[in-house]
Amino acid sequence: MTDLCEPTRSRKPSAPRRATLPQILNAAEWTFGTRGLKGTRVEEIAGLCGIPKANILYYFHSKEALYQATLARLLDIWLADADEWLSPERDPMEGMEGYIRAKMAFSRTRPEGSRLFAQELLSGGQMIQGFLKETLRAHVERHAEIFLAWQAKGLMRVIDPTHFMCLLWSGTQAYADMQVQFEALLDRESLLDTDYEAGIETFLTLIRPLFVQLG
Amino acid sequence: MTDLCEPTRSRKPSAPRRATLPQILNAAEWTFGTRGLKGTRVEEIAGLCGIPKANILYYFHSKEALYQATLARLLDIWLADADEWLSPERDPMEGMEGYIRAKMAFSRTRPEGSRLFAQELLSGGQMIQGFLKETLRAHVERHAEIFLAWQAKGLMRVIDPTHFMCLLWSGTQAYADMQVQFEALLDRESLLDTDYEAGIETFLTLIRPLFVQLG
DNA sequence: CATAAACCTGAACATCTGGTCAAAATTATC
DNA sequence: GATAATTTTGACCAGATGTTCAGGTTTATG
Repeated sequence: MTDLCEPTRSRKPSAPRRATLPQILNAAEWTFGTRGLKGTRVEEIAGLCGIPKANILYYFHSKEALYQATLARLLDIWLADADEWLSPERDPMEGMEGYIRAKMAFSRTRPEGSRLFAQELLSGGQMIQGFLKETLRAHVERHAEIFLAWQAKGLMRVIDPTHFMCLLWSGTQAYADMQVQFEALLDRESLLDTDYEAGIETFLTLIRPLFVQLG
Repeated sequence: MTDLCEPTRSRKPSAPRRATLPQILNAAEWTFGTRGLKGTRVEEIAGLCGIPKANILYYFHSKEALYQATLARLLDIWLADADEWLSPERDPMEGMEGYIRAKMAFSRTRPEGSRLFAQELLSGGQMIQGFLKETLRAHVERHAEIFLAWQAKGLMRVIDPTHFMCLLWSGTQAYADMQVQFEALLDRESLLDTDYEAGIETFLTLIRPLFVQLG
């Protein structure tokens, strides 16, 4: 997660490095996300950065290393939202809405990241086995416990917390991964803010009954 | 959709053709679904069929042509389930359950097909523009009208039919596309029948309140 | 069974692309 | 400002892989 990059770091990160590295990673996120690992040409990433291919291979020993670094940077950012909104103290329905909105915002503002992750899952997720089986698993289990606690207190109807969590995840993710499908179905050049809003509203309509006063 | 294949068909389909073609398409569905268009080597498909690479290029002029044919065959099968279960006559909740079960069964028994479609969407869906904007769009609109009719009759709570439809789609699709993620989260070597059943149950729990007697 | 169409396949080809390298240019540090 | 580390870059290489092709084999049809 830290430095998959070159120098032995006998100095602090130099100016050109600070400028070039993020640029490469951004371009890589876009390209890997829309073309996949195999479909991506290092030269295309280079082109997006306006630098020669060899320069990228200087910072990252291989295309695959760049892929992993791109993925790693993404996963780091990934989990914060959920922890902020889904906490035991917060009001359940308020937390759910916050989480869904945050996740949906991610799909809207950074769709390539979503797609990169999806690409990786589709092709078997070899590169993120560790993340899936440790970090993400712990993450989901933590939230599952929150749901179970809510259910025990009568604040939430009984529902399998893990599958429910996955349903939230996939439903929001879909607005990035299946963006073209939504555009076709809604007859849009590109999705509007109101479309994402309608998606959120649909979700909330479905979820609200889980949290109505039960007794 | 019909014949993207070779001969001028001055005879009826020959025996070797009837034997080889489906074999190729099956192998192609698996390979394209897990490796993507670029990631797939024609030779791997050939290997799965136990025939030489050149034989595949005899039936399909190019890798891309085979990709399109594979996709086309998939899309043909795709829409039948929905039409069977979501019809105006049928009891709403019964239809919903039937549809979800059918869609989930597809994700379980033919995950590579699901993944192939997802791959195509992720990379922009260039190959299936027509399908998305015409066939699928009409399909979804038809079902949206059924939902609206139910809502007008007071048989279903008000919810955006298109977004709701997409949510059903993506949630069931996820059990194929994000299979590795589910396996990691549920700590399974591979998903069990009970896992898919739990997924269905979670879905139904969420959907049922839409169809309770309203008045 | 003749014969034309369809099918099969090994070998060769052309291209694309990830990666290397050495030499030049730039930057950080004393 | 000297100098050592870092960065940049074009040219080149090697392997992978889609595609062609010619010649041989099998199959359908009369």
